[in-house]
Amino acid sequence: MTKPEKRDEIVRAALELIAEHGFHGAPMAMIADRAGVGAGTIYRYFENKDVLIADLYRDLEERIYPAMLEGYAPDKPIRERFLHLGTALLRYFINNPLDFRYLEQFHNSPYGAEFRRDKILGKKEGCDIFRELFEEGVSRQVMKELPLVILFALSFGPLLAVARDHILGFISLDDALIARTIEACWDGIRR
Amino acid sequence: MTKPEKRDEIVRAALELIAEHGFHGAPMAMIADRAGVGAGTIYRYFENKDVLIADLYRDLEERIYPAMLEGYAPDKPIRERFLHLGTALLRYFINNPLDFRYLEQFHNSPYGAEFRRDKILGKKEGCDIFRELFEEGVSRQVMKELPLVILFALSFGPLLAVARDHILGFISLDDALIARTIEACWDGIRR
Amino acid sequence: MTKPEKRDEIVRAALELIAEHGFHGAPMAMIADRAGVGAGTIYRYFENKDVLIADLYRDLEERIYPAMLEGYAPDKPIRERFLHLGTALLRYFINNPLDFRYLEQFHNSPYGAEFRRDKILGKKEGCDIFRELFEEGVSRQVMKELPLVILFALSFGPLLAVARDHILGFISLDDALIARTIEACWDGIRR
Amino acid sequence: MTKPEKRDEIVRAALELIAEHGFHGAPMAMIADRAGVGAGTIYRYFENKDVLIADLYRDLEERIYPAMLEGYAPDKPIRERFLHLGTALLRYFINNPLDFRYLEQFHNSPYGAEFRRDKILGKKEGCDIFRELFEEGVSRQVMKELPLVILFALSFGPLLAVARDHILGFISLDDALIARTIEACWDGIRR
DNA sequence: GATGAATGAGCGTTCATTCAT
DNA sequence: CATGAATGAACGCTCATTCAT
Repeated sequence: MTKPEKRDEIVRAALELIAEHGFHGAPMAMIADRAGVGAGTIYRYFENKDVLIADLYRDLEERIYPAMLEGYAPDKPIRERFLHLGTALLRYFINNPLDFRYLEQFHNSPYGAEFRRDKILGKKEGCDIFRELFEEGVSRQVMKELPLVILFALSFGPLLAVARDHILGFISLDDALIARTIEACWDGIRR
Repeated sequence: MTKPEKRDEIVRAALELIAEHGFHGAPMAMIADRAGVGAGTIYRYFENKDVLIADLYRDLEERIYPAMLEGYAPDKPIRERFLHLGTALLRYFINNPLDFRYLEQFHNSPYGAEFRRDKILGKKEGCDIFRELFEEGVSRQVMKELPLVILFALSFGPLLAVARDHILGFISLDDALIARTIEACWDGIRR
Repeated sequence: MTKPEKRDEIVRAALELIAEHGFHGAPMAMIADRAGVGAGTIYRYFENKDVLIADLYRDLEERIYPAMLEGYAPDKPIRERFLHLGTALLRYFINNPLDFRYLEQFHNSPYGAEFRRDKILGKKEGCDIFRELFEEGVSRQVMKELPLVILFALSFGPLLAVARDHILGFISLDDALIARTIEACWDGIRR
Repeated sequence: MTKPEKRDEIVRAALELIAEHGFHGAPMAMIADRAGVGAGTIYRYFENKDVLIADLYRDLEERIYPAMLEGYAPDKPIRERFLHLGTALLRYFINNPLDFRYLEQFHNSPYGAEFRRDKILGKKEGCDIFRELFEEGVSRQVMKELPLVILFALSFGPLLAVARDHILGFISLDDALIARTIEACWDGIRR
C-alpha cells in the first residue's frame, strides 16, 4: 500500500466515524482500525487529531467546489446562475450525507472556530463564485442592497437547514421540492 | 448562600463555558470552579452532566418563549406577526449571545439529538406559535404552499445564520438591518 | 426522639443496608436516610464509619451471647452442652439472617481484621463458654486432643457454612437437619 | 517486556493487593503502580476492574485444581481419597496464602456472588471430584446420609477456617496437625 | 443537639500521543 | 516506514466528613 492510499483510507474512516458519531465518538484508535492501519501510522500523515480534522475539512471543500461548478454557465442571467449553484449544492449534500454531517460537526465545534468566517465554502475558491454573483446581483440592482454576509445567510441558511432535515429524514426532497426551495431562497434575496 | 443562588451560579458558569468552548471544553471541575462551588456540589442540583446540559437547555427555552411573545398581537395581519416574531427572536439572540451559542452547541451534539426535530424552540410552546402562523399563512394563501419544515428552514435558517454572524463579529446588526433581514425572510416564504 | 432511640435507628439501618448490600452499598447518607436522621447526626453517635461498623459488630455479639446461653445447663454432659450451644447458635443465625450476613461481611473485610482473632464471638464473653467447654472436653478425654483453634474450626466452620447455605437458599434446614448437622460436628471433635 | 509478562505482573500485583487489603484497598492506580505499568495499561489486558477480578479468580481455580489432583488415585478407598483431597487443598492454601486470602475476598463480595454457590472450587471441574466422592460415599453407606451441601459444609468449613487461622498466624500447622485435622473432618462426615 | 448542603480527595476509566520493535 | 502496546493526564462521578444554620 503506497502513501496516498493510506492517507485516503484514514480520511475516509475519519469522515465516516465523525459524521456518524461526532468527534467524541471517533477516537484515533477507532479511526486507525476502520482505516486498516496502525494507530501510530495516522501521525505520519497528520500531525495530530486537530490537523486531521482540519485537513479532512479542506478535502471536503475541494470536492464540493467542482460539484457546484459543474455545468455552471457564467454568462446566464443572475437568477439562473443562483438557482444552478443552490440546486447543485443542495443536491451534493443530499447525495453525500456523510460530507454534510461532517461539515456540520466541524462548523459547530472548537475545531472549526477558525474556519467559521468562511461559511460553507470559506472565503476561498468555492465562495468566490457566490461572492461574485452576489456583488454582481447587487450592483445590477437584481438583488437587495444588503451586506454580503446577509445575502449569504439568506441563501445558505435555508439551504443547510433543508439539507439537514432531509438527511435526518424529517422530509423527503424530490427534484420539484428542491427547485421550489431554491426559488424561495431567491425570492428572499432578489429585489 | 442559599440553594437557588448556587444552582444559578452553576447554570451561569455552565452556560458561559459551554457557549464559549463547547461541551468538550467545559469539564465539570471547570464549571464548578467558575461557579465558585465544589465539584461535588453540582451533583446536588443535577444528576449528571447530561442532565445539567438538558436542564440548561430547558431553562433557555423558557426564557426565549416569553421574550418572543412580548407585544405579540395575534389579531394583526400574518406578515406583521411574522415580522414581530422574527425580529423578537433575532433581537433576543443578539442581546443574549451566550444563550444563542449554547443553543447551537446543544442542537449540534448527541445531547440535543432528541430535540433536534423541534428546531430552535422545540415542538413545544415556543414552536406552536410559529407553526400556527405558518399553517394560517398557507391556508389563507398568503404564504407559499410548501411543507412546514421548509417554511421553518426559510425562516430560521437565515435568522440563525445572521445571529451567528453578528455574534462572531462578522457584521454589526442595527435596527434597520434587522428589520430588512426579517423582511427578506418574509419575501422568501410569502406568495 | 431521645438519644438512645436515634442510635438504635442508625444501627438498625446500617445493619440492614450492610447485610443486604455490603459496606460498599451502604453510604453514610443512605444509612442516615433509612434511619430517618440527618447525615451529620450519625457522627454524634459514632466517630466515623469505621467506628459505626465496629460498634455494630459489638452490638451483634451482645445479642448472640444470651441467645446461645438461654437454657444452657452447665452441669449436663459435655456432648449435650455442645449440642445445645451449636444448635442455639445455628438457630440464631437462621432466625436472624441479617445479623449473620453482617457478621460475614464484617469478618471478611479490613474493618474486621483486628477482631478476626476472636472468631465468631471473640475471645470475650461469648467465646469463653465454648473455650471452657473445649478445655473441659479435652481434659476429660471426651474430645480429641487438638489445639483449641482447631476445635473451634471444626465446630464453627461447618456451622457457619451451613447457616450461609440456608440463608442463601441453597438448602432448607428443618429441626431434624439442624440436629443431625450439629451432631456431625460433634463427631468431628469427639474422641 | 513482552505481552504475557505484563499481564502476569498485573495479575500478581492485583492478587497481592486485594489479598492484603481487599477490593476496596486495591485501586487500579495502586495495582498499576505495584505492577510497574501505567494505569491505562491494565485496560489493555482486562476490560475493567470487575473482569480483572473475575479473571484472577479463574486463574486461581486453574492452579488449585491440578494441585489437588496430583497423586490422586480414584481407585483407592473413599476415606483415603477424601484424606488426599483435603490434605492437598489445605496444603495448597498454606503454601499459597495470597491465593487463599484472595479466594476469601472474592467469595465474600458482590463480585463473587454468582460463584458463591460453587463453594471453593465452583461447580466446575474442581468441585466435581468432591461431589462424586460424596455421592459415592453416601451410596456406599460410608458417609452419613446428609444433603451434599451439608457434607460440603462439614468438609470445607473446618478446612477453610483452619487455613485462615494458620495464615493469620493463630496456629502453626505441621504435617501431623494437618493430617489430624483432615481426619477429624472425616470423622464428621463418615458413618 | 440536629441538620443536610457543601466539600474535595479519590475512584474507575478513556484516549491522544509516543516510541521500541 | 509502519506498527500497536504502553502511557498518564484528564475526565465524570461518589461519598465520608464537616460546619453554618
